[in-house]
Amino acid sequence: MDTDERQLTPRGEERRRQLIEFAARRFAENGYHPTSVAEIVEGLGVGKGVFYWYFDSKDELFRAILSEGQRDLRRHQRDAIAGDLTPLERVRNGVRASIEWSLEQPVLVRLFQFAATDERFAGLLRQGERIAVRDAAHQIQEAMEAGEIPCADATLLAQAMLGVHTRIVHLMATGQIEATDEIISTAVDFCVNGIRGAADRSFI
Amino acid sequence: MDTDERQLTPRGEERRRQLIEFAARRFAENGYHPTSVAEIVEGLGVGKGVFYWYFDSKDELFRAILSEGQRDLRRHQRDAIAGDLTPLERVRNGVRASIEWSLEQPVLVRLFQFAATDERFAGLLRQGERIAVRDAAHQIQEAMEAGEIPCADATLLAQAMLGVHTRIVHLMATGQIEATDEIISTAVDFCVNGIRGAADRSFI
DNA sequence: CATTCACTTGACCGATCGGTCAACAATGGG
DNA sequence: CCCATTGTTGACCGATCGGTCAAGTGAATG
Repeated sequence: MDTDERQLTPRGEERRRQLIEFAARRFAENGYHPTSVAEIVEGLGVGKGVFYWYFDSKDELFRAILSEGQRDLRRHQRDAIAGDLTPLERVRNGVRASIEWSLEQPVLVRLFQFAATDERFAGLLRQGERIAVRDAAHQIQEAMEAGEIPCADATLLAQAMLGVHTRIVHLMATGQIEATDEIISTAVDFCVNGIRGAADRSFI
Repeated sequence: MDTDERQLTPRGEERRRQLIEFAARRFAENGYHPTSVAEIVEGLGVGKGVFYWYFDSKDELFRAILSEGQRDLRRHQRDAIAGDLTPLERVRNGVRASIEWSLEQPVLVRLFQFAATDERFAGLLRQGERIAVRDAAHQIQEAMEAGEIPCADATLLAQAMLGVHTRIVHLMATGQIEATDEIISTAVDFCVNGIRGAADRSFI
């Protein structure tokens, strides 16, 4: 029987959460491959069978962690650009919210970064990225149509912003730069200026 | 005896190169941890002892790959900003050269990305990054002093540019966007506009 | 030809890996 | 109280891991 079709009681749901949270932390600290299933179940003080009651494999557990993390990030991004804002304000808020969420979720950020380097998980990661990028590109496109910024390849600019976001968050999470509001603002400004000053390369 | 103090004959040098190149390719394709030493030596058709004649451990081999890769990238960056150029031209050329080198070295790019996620190698990777960032920041600083761009945190802007570079290269290497000259130009423009339009947040 | 040292072989080692399973405990509805 | 279902145990499995080493081979030097 597939573990993801199993009917879980509240007790079961809690155990599943424990496994996901403990494993995510160990994966982030030690790496995915070097962290064994034995280590995870010992850390929770349970038998090995518990693990395979809730997950078909170690890979599937990691995919579950990824999916839930992406869903949470996505929710925060959505909330950040809600309300009555100009397109450019939406872009600014979206970038800032993503950075702030990432600073609160260093474990997931680290796992996202690893997932990008492993073929087993890269596809799943890309799915989530594509949605976020498409949305950001949509806001940029609207800013262009509103005349706030010159026309250019909106998707590419969104990807560039994601690059800035990823780098800044990585530096803050590893303690290489401080996570002050001023530095976040400078990073956000870099992004906004990057798209605002973009030369017209579109064919519109 | 430490393997890195060993005196190698030309034959030995060649074998070392074979090991580094084959292993780098396998690490990039399959991942570092999932690729075994046995797989590497079998791929080269040699006995296992050969591996441990040239390297103390699998980890040390990976570190050697990283070091040599970073040295090569560094050389290209240096060449790109040589000559009689304005600071802003230097920045532009440096970013472009880094992107182009990365497109020619997809294997190393992939390994750099993985190294950033593993504590065993993150330190070594950071060393090389710091040098590159320091140099880029130096060019940006000069552009500020020459009045080409407003004053701001030069190091942070250099890091933001590195973020754009990393993301764009990753997308091109994974086939998510085309590696056309026009797209590279848009990315470089994003970087230049990002630092050019930056608000004055310095204390100077 | 003899010596030397760089290089190579591959069987072997203990440890650990992801995953299985038969037996057993807890829970809750009837 | 019974019983079905959910949840748990931990010994066990074959495979594979990184790493070792005594025994060799190759080629250059004298």
